[in-house]
Amino acid sequence: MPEFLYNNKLYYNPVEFAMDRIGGTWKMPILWRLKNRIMRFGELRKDIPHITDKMLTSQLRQLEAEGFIHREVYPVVPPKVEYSITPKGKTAIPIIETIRNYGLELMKKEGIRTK
Amino acid sequence: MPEFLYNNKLYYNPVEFAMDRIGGTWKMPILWRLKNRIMRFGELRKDIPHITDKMLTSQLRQLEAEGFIHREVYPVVPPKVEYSITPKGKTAIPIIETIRNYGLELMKKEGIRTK
DNA sequence: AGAGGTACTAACTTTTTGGAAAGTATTAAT
DNA sequence: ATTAATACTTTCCAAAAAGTTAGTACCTCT
Repeated sequence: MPEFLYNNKLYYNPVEFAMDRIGGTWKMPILWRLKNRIMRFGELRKDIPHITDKMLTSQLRQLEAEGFIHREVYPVVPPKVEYSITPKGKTAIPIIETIRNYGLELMKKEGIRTK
Repeated sequence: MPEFLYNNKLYYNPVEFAMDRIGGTWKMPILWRLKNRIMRFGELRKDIPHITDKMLTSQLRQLEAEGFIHREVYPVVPPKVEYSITPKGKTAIPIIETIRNYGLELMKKEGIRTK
């Protein structure tokens, strides 16, 4: 196992590294929504059920810091901030799709229906 | 977003469901090692750096409970228990591979070398 | 009698993640 | 003067995931 350090955190394998970038409860839902359009903070919040302001802000910041999304601030009042996906962010989309389809497959096997 | 309940836990999307089955720090490393051979508890422990007895046991139990692996106990002393992957478990392998390759790609972009 | 091997199990602590609720800044509209 | 709008920030708290340490059962071998 190729274990390594990055930003003072120890990773045991590439899977862990990938999941640290795009895993967690909210990052994939966010990237998924930005995949082919620009969205404002408020739009994302309305579109992602149950997410809180704090979680949305912190996840957007992390995604930005790691180059998956771009944050454009307009100096107006009230504030306007637009989020868009970057080329790097786009590379995550097929991965998310793969995992999503796998999830659907597992759900089907368990007989889960979402109505 | 198709939100749903399963075993008293609320899921917001299929990605979350999938990651609950095969995510976390240890499940993919375990499945990865079982992908084409049967292994004993002690072998897995030796092969997966940093994992503790507790984590190995609990993750194996969860994987078994969800049908990804099979647990075969031999009534001998000292104890002998063999773990193998099931057909359902095998369906996870390509997903793990996809995520793993994506992790490697991201690592490359960041210039991470594991020597 | 004591040590060694295997696969756990239990109790406890720490770390990480996420959530709730309230507050901030600025300006325009009423 | 107060409210509304937008995009946050802050503090405090709870739950979940993971780690540490120690111990168990059983038999064999020395």
